[in-house]
Amino acid sequence: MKILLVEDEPKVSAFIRRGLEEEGFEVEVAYDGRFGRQLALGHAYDLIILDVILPHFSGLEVLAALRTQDQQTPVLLLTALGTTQDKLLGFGGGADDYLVKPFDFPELLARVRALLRRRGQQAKSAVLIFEDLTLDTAAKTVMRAGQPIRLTAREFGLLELLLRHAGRVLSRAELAADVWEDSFDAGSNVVDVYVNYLRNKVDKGFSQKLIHTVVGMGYVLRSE
Amino acid sequence: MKILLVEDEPKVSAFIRRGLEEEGFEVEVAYDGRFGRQLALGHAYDLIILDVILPHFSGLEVLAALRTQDQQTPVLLLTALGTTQDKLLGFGGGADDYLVKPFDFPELLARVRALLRRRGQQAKSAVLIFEDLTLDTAAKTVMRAGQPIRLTAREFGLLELLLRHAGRVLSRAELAADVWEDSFDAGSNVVDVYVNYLRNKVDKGFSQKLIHTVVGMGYVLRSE
DNA sequence: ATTGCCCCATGAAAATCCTGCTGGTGGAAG
DNA sequence: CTTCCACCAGCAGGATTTTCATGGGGCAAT
Repeated sequence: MKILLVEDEPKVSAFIRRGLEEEGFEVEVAYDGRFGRQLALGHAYDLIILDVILPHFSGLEVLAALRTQDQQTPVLLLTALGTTQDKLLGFGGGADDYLVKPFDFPELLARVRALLRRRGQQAKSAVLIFEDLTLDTAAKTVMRAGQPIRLTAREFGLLELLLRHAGRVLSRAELAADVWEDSFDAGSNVVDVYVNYLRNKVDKGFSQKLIHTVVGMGYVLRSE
Repeated sequence: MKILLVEDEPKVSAFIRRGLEEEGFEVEVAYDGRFGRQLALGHAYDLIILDVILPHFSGLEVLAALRTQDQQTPVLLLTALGTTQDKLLGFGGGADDYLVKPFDFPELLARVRALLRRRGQQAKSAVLIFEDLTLDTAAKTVMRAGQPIRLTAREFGLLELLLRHAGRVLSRAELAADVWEDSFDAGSNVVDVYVNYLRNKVDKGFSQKLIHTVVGMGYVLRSE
């Protein structure tokens, strides 16, 4: 993990740098806005820590430069105590987090970790969409025609599988194998029961049914 | 300032585009929901103007896709005269403003400006807001309906995470990973216990509960 | 020494899950 | 055209799993 630190006070920057390096991060330091901006734009950092008050360019200007280049690197701003809210308000660019000086190092570390983690998480959020039905696998939310639908864990698992294979007929055995993992009794009608639960929540009240039975074969998610 | 306009009627979109460009905004136009969604998710716009009625996906679905990805870009919805309020109200994720067609251009411009201004403010302050609950990440203060709430460090961390992902179901593992960092025992019920503490401090005494459990999945911060 | 926070463990409570059953439907066979 | 039969929808209540809520011990800061 590579972190860029832009901070002009040697004491502060040394303090932060040492702390972060002890935690296993790779840290580069810039001592003014101009150099900071150059590094920020020229390299791919995982996180940038910016002091607001700097020689040449302020941290806010560095941030602006970054964002106008469509760089989404997370930015943690260090604002001196007493920096007027106004100054920050006037600014469009958007940092990801703020920390007011003076601060404890553990506090900084926690935020750095949070930002790095958050960035990692966002990438894996996957939204499955079929017609007017949407399912977010990460957020565990389901919507039909913009209306939120509340599902239990089993129902969610079943719908997710149907969505992943929309248009394809899935046999009870296939559904059971995936949603019920191993604990599945072949003589059971659980699948039927849960398909019904789903129909009540997903299809009921809509003229356009999405869940269909294919007699003797299984179930499909399709329009028609 | 970059604005995305999703509107299928060529006359209307040309009209809005020209007007906004004369005011110095940079405007991109998508003519259907699918392309609109693609652009919205792929680029960092300062504002998105969405027509509700569109080919492929409705504006509401584009909005839903955006919000489930945790994108907080302000959204202005254009609704045709006669669209029932219900349809809009049922919407959890929330547009930031609505405008009923037909509308005057100065009206649109005023709202666009207001949204951009508001966002500037929100982004700067390290204050997370959901309904009548506010949390200041810098000052470490929490308020519900104007009343201050005292939280311990753990409780605060947990609530902050829930707020940052409001509307999204977070599993115990996700919560633990962020709040308890590494020292987390999978067989423990710490998360449950702390959610309980939070409920006592945040939800107790309010008819509108904000912390909800989704059995088998985790916890969410949401209204309803 | 006291206070407040953190976390474990437990039984109670709630929600979900699943079984077993009834009735219905549609297609095939007669 | 009628009868039969395999298959499916739908329900209800008990079994099972999951979550809530609470007491208390350990620990660190004051």
